[in-house]
Amino acid sequence: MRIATWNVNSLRARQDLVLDWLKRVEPDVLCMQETKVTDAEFPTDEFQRLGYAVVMAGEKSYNGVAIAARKLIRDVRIGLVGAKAGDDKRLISATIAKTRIFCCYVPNGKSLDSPDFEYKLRWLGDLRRTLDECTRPGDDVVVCGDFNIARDARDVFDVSAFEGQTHFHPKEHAALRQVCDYGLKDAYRLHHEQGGKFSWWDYRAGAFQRDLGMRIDYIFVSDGLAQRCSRVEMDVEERRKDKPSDHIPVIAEFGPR
DNA sequence: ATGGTTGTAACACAA
Repeated sequence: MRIATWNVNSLRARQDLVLDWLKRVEPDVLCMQETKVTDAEFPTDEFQRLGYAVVMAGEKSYNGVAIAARKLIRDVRIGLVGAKAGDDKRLISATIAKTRIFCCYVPNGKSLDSPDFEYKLRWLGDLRRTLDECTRPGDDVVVCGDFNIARDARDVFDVSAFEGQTHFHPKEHAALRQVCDYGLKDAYRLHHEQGGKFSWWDYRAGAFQRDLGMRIDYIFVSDGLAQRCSRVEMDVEERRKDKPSDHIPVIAEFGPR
C-alpha cells in the first residue's frame, strides 16, 4: 500500500496538477491539506473519474483537509476530540485497509508573540489526546500532513536562521515529540539520513531555486507500519511545475501485513 | 532585503 500526503495550497487552483499527479503516481491514499474549498464545491467527480473515493472537511478560503483513496473509506471523523462547530477544518481521519489514517494541517503559528503560536501548541496537544482516545494499542496508525515544524537541524537550510523561531522552536519540538511519543516514527527518516531534503519552499525571493526550504510535511507511522515501510520519497519535481504548490508530495510504501 | 510571492477575496490577510 502506498500512502501520500500533500499540502496542495488550494485544490481549485491546483486541480489539474493534483489529478495529473494522481494519474501518474497512483497512490492508494492521498491526504491533502489546505484544500481551501467548501465541501459543496469540492471536485468529487474528477477524483471519482480516476477511481478515487474522497472524504473532505472544508471551509471557505482557508484550511480544509481531504482524503482520496482507491479503497473503501470507513469511519470518517472530522476534527480533534472536543471539536466545536466553528473550529478550523484541520483534521480528518478515516480507516482504509485496516489502517487508521489522520490527515493533519497543523496551525502555522505565525510568530512567537501571536496568539496563533499558543493555538499551534494546543492543537498538537489535542492531536495527541485524539490519537489516545480514537485508536487502540497495536492499531496500524498513520499520522501525516503539514506540521509546520522542522524536526531537527537536517530539516532546515540554516539552523542559525531558525533557532528559537517559529517552525523551529523548542516548544514546537516538545509538542511534536509528545505526538510522536504516542508511538510514531518519521517514515522518511527510516530510509533517509541526509539533511537538506525539504518538502516546502517559500514562493518568495527565489527560495526554491536557491533551495532555501524546510522539511515540515511528514508521514508518521506506528511500529508495525514502520517495520513494513519499504520506501519513502518526496516528489521534488512537482515544485518545478508551472503554478506549483509551495509544498511537495511525500509518499510512503508499505508491504503487506 | 522589516523584502519577497501566491491564493482567496475584496480593497487585506494568511502563509
